[in-house]
Amino acid sequence: MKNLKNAPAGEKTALIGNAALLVQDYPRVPLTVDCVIFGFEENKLKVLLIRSDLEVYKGKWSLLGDVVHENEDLDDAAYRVLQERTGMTNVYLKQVHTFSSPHRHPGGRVVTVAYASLLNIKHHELCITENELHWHNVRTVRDMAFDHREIIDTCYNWLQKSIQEHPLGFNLLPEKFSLRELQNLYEAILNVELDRRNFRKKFFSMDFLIDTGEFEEDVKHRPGKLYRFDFAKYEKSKRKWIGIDF
Amino acid sequence: MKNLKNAPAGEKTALIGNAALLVQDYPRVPLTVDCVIFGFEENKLKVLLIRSDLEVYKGKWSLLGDVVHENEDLDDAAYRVLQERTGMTNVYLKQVHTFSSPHRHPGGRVVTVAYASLLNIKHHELCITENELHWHNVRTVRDMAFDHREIIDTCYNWLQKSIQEHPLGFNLLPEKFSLRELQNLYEAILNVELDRRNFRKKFFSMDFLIDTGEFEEDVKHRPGKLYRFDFAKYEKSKRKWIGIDF
DNA sequence: GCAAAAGTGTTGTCCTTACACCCATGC
DNA sequence: GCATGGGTGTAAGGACAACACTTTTGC
Repeated sequence: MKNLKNAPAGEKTALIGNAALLVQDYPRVPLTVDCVIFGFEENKLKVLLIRSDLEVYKGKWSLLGDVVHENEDLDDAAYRVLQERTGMTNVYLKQVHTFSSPHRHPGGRVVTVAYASLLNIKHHELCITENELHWHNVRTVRDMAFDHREIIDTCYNWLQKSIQEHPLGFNLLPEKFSLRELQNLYEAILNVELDRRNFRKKFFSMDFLIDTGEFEEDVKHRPGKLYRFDFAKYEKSKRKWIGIDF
Repeated sequence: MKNLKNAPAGEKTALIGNAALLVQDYPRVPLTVDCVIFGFEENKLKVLLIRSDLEVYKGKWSLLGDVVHENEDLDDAAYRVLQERTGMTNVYLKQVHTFSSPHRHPGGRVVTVAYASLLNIKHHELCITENELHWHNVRTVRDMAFDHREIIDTCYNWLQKSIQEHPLGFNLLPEKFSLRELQNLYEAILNVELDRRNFRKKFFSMDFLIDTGEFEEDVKHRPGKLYRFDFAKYEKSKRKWIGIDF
């Protein structure tokens, strides 16, 4: 990066000795991370939001985010936000997109890096005292601060795509789950209805589900078997996809 | 974003009136964009690089990048770099990933947003006087400055995936191309060999290729037909993919 | 015994793969 | 006329979509 201003055309060997001096003159921008934390409950895909603490966004909902500290890696910053807000570590987290519209923040230029995170709602005790931290329906939540609706949409699109290519869904479910729960998850995220028999066939043929021998409890119908996902086996068997399709 | 420090637990309605004051106190980081400019020539996928102008990276190759200006959108910054470097506008450009390792730049913390760009080498006259601007073989180029090898790898992975799902390849070819050229492109990017007959069948069945009625010239064998890609038809017929596969 | 969801198999269609021969051109 | 790559068709196998009935449990 950074050759243009300091190396006019034709000047071939004007090497810059002191990189620190160079960087010192770079323009600087405030940088934040925002976490789009997805959860799944009552057969709905949810996203974790708080009330904005800005007067201009009074009453609006906001993603969980924070400034990036000095010399802090973005991934670390996102994990920190998650940890501070949910107390959870070992959570699935992925950088999705960086948003930089100059007027996206009312306080002036702020660039934000959006992370998507998937967690199992049941593992997470909300401390509701803080800024009305709540789960919201992903597709219907409105009244969002900043460009956070756009950020959620981008991350939701990312999720829809990724869940079809990678076994991400299991991060949203309890460790042991029934096939019905799994199918409900896919239907909620993809916003489609799937054939139960074909769905089962598909997952069984992948051969990554471990039969726990246990069954659902407290259901008022025939209980379904509970499975775990065999992450280890999946990791070993990853294959590279070749298939042109558009 | 940004609620943590200013809204201790339990304090519910401490709304911040002056957003600008808030942002003023945010830590700031130098922000750059780096463009991974892919081209295709001699049946090889190429990437456009210059010599680094930093003493510590003397002789190493570097991506084309620049600092992001005040109040400049990242996409705009990337287009600006492309325009300044190649003189080309209307080029395919896509944000891929943001790199933030604290020590990725020898001059101190610099966060960079990587963009992938695809362009037709034939449309582009290199001004070789500037920092030895050159096309390099994507898979074999070494001796890269900064973390630029990692950035290229990330963008190359992105390209391999995207070209199978979207008609990006045509941005790397002349407007009129033969099916052989198209297949060579796919083989070069995906690093596989494809069956010629099945490849043709696949593309013809998509029905996005327009027969120009013209033929290759200056080839020393039977000339192939030249086609154009029907972008308009493709845009109209975009379909949403549902298919779980991992 | 009834409601509600679990569990299971088959068939047709389409897509993908593998594969071999003739054709047009330059030299 | 020969070398080079262009152009085409078919058959087999695998994946996906559509579809109905029996089983188990709670009440």
